[in-house]
Amino acid sequence: METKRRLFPSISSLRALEALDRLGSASAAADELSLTQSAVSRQLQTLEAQLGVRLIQRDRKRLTLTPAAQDYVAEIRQSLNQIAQASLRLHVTPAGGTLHLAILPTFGMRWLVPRLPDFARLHPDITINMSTRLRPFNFATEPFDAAIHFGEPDWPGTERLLLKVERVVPVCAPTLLPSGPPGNAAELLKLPLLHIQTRPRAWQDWFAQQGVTSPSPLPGTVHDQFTTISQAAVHGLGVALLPNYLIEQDLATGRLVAAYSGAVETMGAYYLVWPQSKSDEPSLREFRHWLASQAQADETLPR
Amino acid sequence: METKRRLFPSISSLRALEALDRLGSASAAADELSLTQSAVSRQLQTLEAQLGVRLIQRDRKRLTLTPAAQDYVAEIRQSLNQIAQASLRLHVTPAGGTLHLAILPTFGMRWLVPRLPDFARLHPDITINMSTRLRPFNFATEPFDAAIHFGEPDWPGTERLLLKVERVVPVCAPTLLPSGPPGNAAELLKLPLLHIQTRPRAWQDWFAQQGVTSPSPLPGTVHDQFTTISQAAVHGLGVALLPNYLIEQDLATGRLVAAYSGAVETMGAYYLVWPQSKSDEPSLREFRHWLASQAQADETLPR
DNA sequence: AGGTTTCATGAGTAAAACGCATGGATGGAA
DNA sequence: TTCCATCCATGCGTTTTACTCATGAAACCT
Repeated sequence: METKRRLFPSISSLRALEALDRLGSASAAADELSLTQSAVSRQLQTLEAQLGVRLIQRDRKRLTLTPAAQDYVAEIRQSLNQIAQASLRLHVTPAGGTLHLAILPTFGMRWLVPRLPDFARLHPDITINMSTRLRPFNFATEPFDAAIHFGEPDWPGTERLLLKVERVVPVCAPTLLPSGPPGNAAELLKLPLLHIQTRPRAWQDWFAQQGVTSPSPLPGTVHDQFTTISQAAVHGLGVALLPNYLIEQDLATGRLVAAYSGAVETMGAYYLVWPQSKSDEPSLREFRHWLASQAQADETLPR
Repeated sequence: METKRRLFPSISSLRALEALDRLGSASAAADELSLTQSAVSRQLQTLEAQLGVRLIQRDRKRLTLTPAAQDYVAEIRQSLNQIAQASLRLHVTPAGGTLHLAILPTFGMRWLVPRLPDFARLHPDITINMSTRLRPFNFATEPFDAAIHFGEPDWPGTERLLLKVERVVPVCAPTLLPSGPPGNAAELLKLPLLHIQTRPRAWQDWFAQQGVTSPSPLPGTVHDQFTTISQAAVHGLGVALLPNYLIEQDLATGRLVAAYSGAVETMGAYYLVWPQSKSDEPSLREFRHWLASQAQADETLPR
């Protein structure tokens, strides 16, 4: 049992090591932990003595972790975070602590999820649970507090917040247009087109907006995911009509080029939608404010 | 900062709660931790006071965890194991090795994980990494040394070790059967039944085995998790057909009672499965021997 | 009824956590 | 080179925490 206790250092000593790893000095760690430098120094020594391993390299005025200690503290950090989160969750009140959010897979993964750590940092007491929903649903029968959705659905009893306008761009691999984009949109009808199942009329609407009469049905292949389509385009299998936020990188690297030099067309927008009955719930209000700031940051930064 | 410290209970108190959850009594927990019952009792109270939440239900001579505490201790157990493993690894010699194990979530958490500290104690040089896999996979393409699986899959090139036979028991809250279990299984048809999505025919198969003709579809509610169902049963929402290893504690504490006094039916078994090509690896061999002893201990101790 | 087991709690002791003060070493600016 | 600021280790003292022993009440079983 004495060996067993050796495996469980105190929370205080583990937190001291974790903070030292992040902040680089015992004094800074002490500040963060609201302790004195002396207490931190002692905890580090206590930890070394208990584990029987040298964890700290003492170099002049500096303390650094040994390589073994760096590996160790990476594990410990996870454990400490898990303990803190579990302890926090004990206090969750059903009214305010958890938001159940319905999301669209592509926009959710590409736009929302990369931004969520920022929300978690600002609001550590609010948990966001996400489930995929591809169509509008009845908020009265589905257990969701809000939804991210495309377009302006006729969704009674709800309010909404514009998140991002979607602009679609016809793009293809450079090899498919060796002479550059055609001056006439109708030229694209001579190339294979890539269609997405969920928006069967997207290309026809686009041609109509360019003043081009298109045959029906349009030639080309159909796929069920934007990611499939963008990869097919990159590999020269056709021209794709894709939302700008999905292709920024490929355009920047030249793997894709604009297939038409006319104006980029707006095809719709993404909204946060929520039932009016939940408008005043504190966590939903916080989430909306945060999302509004994210949406605003998107519009003001140069793209 | 005072609130911050509230998120980090002491290791001692967390270990006391974890042991109580597994062993069912403060005295047994004290034995395992080489402490007195008095110390365990105090740590549990200290933990409740620090977190500001009731964690223990004190019923006559018995201590049981509240539902919230059960969720909590599941997280804490992972953290404690991670800390112990990380601490062990500081002393590890490369010769010991690491085992990558694919597990089923419920059986892994309820049967295996609580036993792993024993393995860690006996083999401090062997690390067990666990990942969840719900279906058989190809050992040649997935980075696993072994897997725990349910049933007897036709899994070519592998050997296996029987770990535990799964017996299901119809159980419910005592209030649902004030006169005790019925003599005739068909009487259960008058009560609401709790079904699990993944085994839609479980109840029908069970009634057939009792020689009872059951209507189709059977009445009751459907849930997607065993834990949801066992809690619904505890709260008197119906009769559940649950694997014995999931309900031992609830049966021992009287929160659930057997809803039928006939023979317990076997519904399948859990196995350790591993590729023949890895049969002679020392760490896997040690793990198998240890698992075999655990499985044997399960079969010989009265339950 | 008697014996055993279980948990909570009073009281006391030992160990751990922490702060204050101090000293030595280091680093930077004048 | 001197002076000042910063950093860490350590002596010492205080407070807090962890733990044991003993006890009593309740329960459980024979």
